[in-house]
This record gives sequence, C-alpha cells and structure tokens, in this order.
Amino acid sequence: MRLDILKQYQAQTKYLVALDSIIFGFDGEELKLLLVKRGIEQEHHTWSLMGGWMQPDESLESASSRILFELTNLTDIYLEQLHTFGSPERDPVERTVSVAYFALINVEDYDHKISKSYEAQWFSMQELPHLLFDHASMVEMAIQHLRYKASQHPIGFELLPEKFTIPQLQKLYEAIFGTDLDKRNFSRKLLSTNLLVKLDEKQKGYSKKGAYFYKINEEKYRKQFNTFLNFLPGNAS
Amino acid sequence: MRLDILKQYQAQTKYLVALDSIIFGFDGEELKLLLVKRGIEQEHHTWSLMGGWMQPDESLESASSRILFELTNLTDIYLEQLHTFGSPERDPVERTVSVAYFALINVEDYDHKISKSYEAQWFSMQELPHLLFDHASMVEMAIQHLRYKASQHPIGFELLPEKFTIPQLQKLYEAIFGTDLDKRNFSRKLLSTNLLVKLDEKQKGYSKKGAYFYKINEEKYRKQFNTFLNFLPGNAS
DNA sequence: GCAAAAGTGTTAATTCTACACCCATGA
DNA sequence: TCATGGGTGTAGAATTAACACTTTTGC
Repeated sequence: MRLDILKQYQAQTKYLVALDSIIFGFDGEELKLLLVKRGIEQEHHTWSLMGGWMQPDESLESASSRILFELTNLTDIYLEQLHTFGSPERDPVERTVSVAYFALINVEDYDHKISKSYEAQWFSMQELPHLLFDHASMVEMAIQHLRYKASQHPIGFELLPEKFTIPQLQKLYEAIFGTDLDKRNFSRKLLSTNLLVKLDEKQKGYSKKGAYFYKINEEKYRKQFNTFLNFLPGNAS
Repeated sequence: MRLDILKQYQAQTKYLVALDSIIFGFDGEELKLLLVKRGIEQEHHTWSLMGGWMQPDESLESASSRILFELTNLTDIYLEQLHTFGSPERDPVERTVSVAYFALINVEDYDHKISKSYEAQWFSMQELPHLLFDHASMVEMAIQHLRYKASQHPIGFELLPEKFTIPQLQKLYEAIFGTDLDKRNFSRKLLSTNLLVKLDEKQKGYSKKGAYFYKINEEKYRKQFNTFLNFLPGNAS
C-alpha cells in the first residue's frame, strides 16, 4: 500500500452508518407497517422504523437481515434496498447515513411474543403516527416503490401466507394501490401468468361458499421474476 | 440530550462514505461511459468511476453533484441515486460505504479541456476496461436501471443536445436497449406523446435529405415525467 | 440518375375494459 | 330460503405489431 493513498483515506471524516427497515405486512384487509418504539426516544413516545447500526464485519444486506431477525425472528424475508438517506440534519444526535431497506413479511409469521424487547406494533397505512427523524419520507418512498414493484413483478405473494385465495390476493392489490379492481379482469390476468397452482382445499369460515386456495409455482416465480411486466390489472391508477 | 443516548451513538464504529458516479453519454452512435484514472491507483493504470468523499456539511446528493462538477464543470446534470454498496471487502484500503449515483450528460457539453486534473475518457459500453473495486457491478446495475428508466420515462432526452432529430433519438434508444426499432412505430409513438416540438431547421451533413430538428416541450416534460408510462416502442426486448 | 437516409399509413392481431349473472353454502 | 361472497364469459374499444413505398438531395 502506498503511503500517500493511506494518508488520503485517513484524512477523511468518518460517519455512522445505520439501517432502517420499512416493513410492510398485510392482514387480509389492510396494508400495515411495523413500527417500534426505540430506546432512543422512549420518553417522547416516538414511533420509528426498526433500525440499527452497521457492524464492521457485515455487509449492508446482512446487517439489514440481522436487524430484521432481531425484531421478528424471521429469516428469508423479502428485503430490498430502497434508498440511502444522508442529509446532514437528518439525525440531530449525530450525523448518520441511513440505508433504508424495504421488507415484505407475512403477518401470520410474525410472532410478537418472541421479541418482547421491542415495543412493536402494526399500523394501518392510513393511520401512521408521527415518526422519528426522516422516517416519514422513507415510508413515503417505500410505498411508491411497493406500488411500482407490485405492478411490474409478482411481489405481492411475499405478503401472503403460503396458501392464499384469489380474493385475498385481490384485496392485497387493492390495498397496495388504494383502488378497486374488477374481479373478473383481475383473476383472468392473474391466472394467465400460470404462476398459480390451484389446490383442492377451500378456505373455510370467511365466506359461505369458500374460495379455493392457490399456491405459487415457485420455479416459475423465480424464473419469471425479473421479466414479469405489467402485472397490474388494467383498472388501477 | 440524554447521556445514555449519546453514549450509544459514541459506541458505534464509523465508516468512510464515498460517492461514485456512473456517467452515461451518447455520441450519436453508441452509449458511452465516462471513466477516470484516479490518483489512488495510477500506477496500476486502473480505470474507475468518478468518485469522491462525502464532506461533513454535504448531503449525498450535493456531494455527488459537486464531484460531477469537479470533473465536467457541468451543473444541472440529471443525477439519480442508484444503490449503496457496502460489502466489507469492497475497498481493500479501508472499509468504505459507497453511494452510487447514475448521471446522464450530453457529450457535447462535456469539455475535456476543462478538467485536466483528471485523466478521463469515454468508453464504449461494449469495450469497458477492467474497473477498480466493485465498479463493474455498479455499471451493470446502472445499465439495467437506465433501460428500465428509459422505457418508462422520457429520460433519453437528457443524453441529447438541445436540438435533436428523431433518427438520433431512435439510435439512442437502440443503443440503450441493444435492439433495433421500427422507425414508423417509433416516431408514431414518440410524437403521440406531444413532448416534441418540431423546428424549422434541418440537420445538415449527416444525410442528404436532412432530418428535421426537434426540441422538447420543457413544460410538458416536467409535468409528465412521473406519469409517463410505456414509452418504449413495442419491438424492443 | 442514383444512393442513402427521411418520412409517412394501413391492416390484422392482441389486449384491455366494461359489464351481469349463476353458484355454493351456512345461518 | 336467503344473504354473502365466489366464480365465470363476451363484445366493443384501444393499442400494438408488422410491413413497403415515396421523398429529398448531395454526389
């Protein structure tokens, strides 16, 4: 290593690097966001995104997974880097660059008993509390991204249980886009992708007739993921 | 400020934060990337993306603009955050988190005489040299993003001079997507957006007949930018 | 007058949208 | 038996894709 290069590096200011997760869930009716009360601001009762610090041996991605695991005890969560926020004023305590990740989880899998150490709660997207720092803009960017992503890729499945019905899926898309969809057009378009496998089993309890369960064709799903365009049925904004 | 909060912040490791720019240009035939030889690695003759360090008083965005200005002397460049790269091994000198921005500039505006301090050169996307660190993956991600973005938004104009012809624009799109387009369908779709204003002037020299120049309707362009969908004519991948 | 690029229209195929009725079941 | 949500088909409209000839002008 040349000495002048090392010196050039050493002359630079270093910064704290944080990760924040925008965690979406779906309860069958509404789109939800998982928020925590962090120790940091406990006395102010300020809700915030789940977050944490990057450790020296971690990549951004693995730090983000770790932090998510700490809260939910879940692994294999759909996680995608959203944007990095670094304005000098964003954290009044000390300058921090925060890399925001957006996560989709199945609410049923989330066991709130496990992580008692965090005071965590699902909030309807319609009734979000005041958020810490610039977390509200992170959420805003995340919902935009979710809309785009869900319209182009079959990402919605990540928010549902393994077995789901078409009406459930439609409700999810309606929640994401904040609009009503025509069920005939929706199911036609959906089934035409051949990503769904119809099961023999029917959903019980919710409706009298019961809707058939479907699961997703994993193989096709992985294969098509990046070439899957215009998924969103027509009559959404 | 509560003391325990401050302590929690102070216990954290800090990191270097860098910015790297993937700068695209278009010379009328090919899509190009602007690379520099950084002082860092000069003896190895390694090309790299233009980059620099974030300063304590800057946002990521403004640091990125500043660095781009240092190289090109241009302001008002199309600049968009792409992704943040932070694997522990990415910079062997010292752990650095790098926020990558992707930039579109008009090659004619770029005056290589101005920034003699950098050894900079345009490279065809087909013939990129070996790049520093993880810069090759940044470029790969950027080209993917450019393709998506150009298909959904009228972003291509950023790469062209103020006055351009339709055949020029078509060549640009063909370069971005690496495919041929049908000129009849292309110009129909393009003109149907009403984003172009036909000028009286014709391009001289390139073809015998000469093609009409167009400029973009700035007002509509700004307004439509985020709602402009499916711009790409049909017969591109 | 001819070579080279510019410019322009039509048709068939596909996809999208709007819309309404019957079905199965539990209460 | 009736109320509730599940499931399905069709026709008109709009968009897309494929395709070829005429125009202009510098050489």
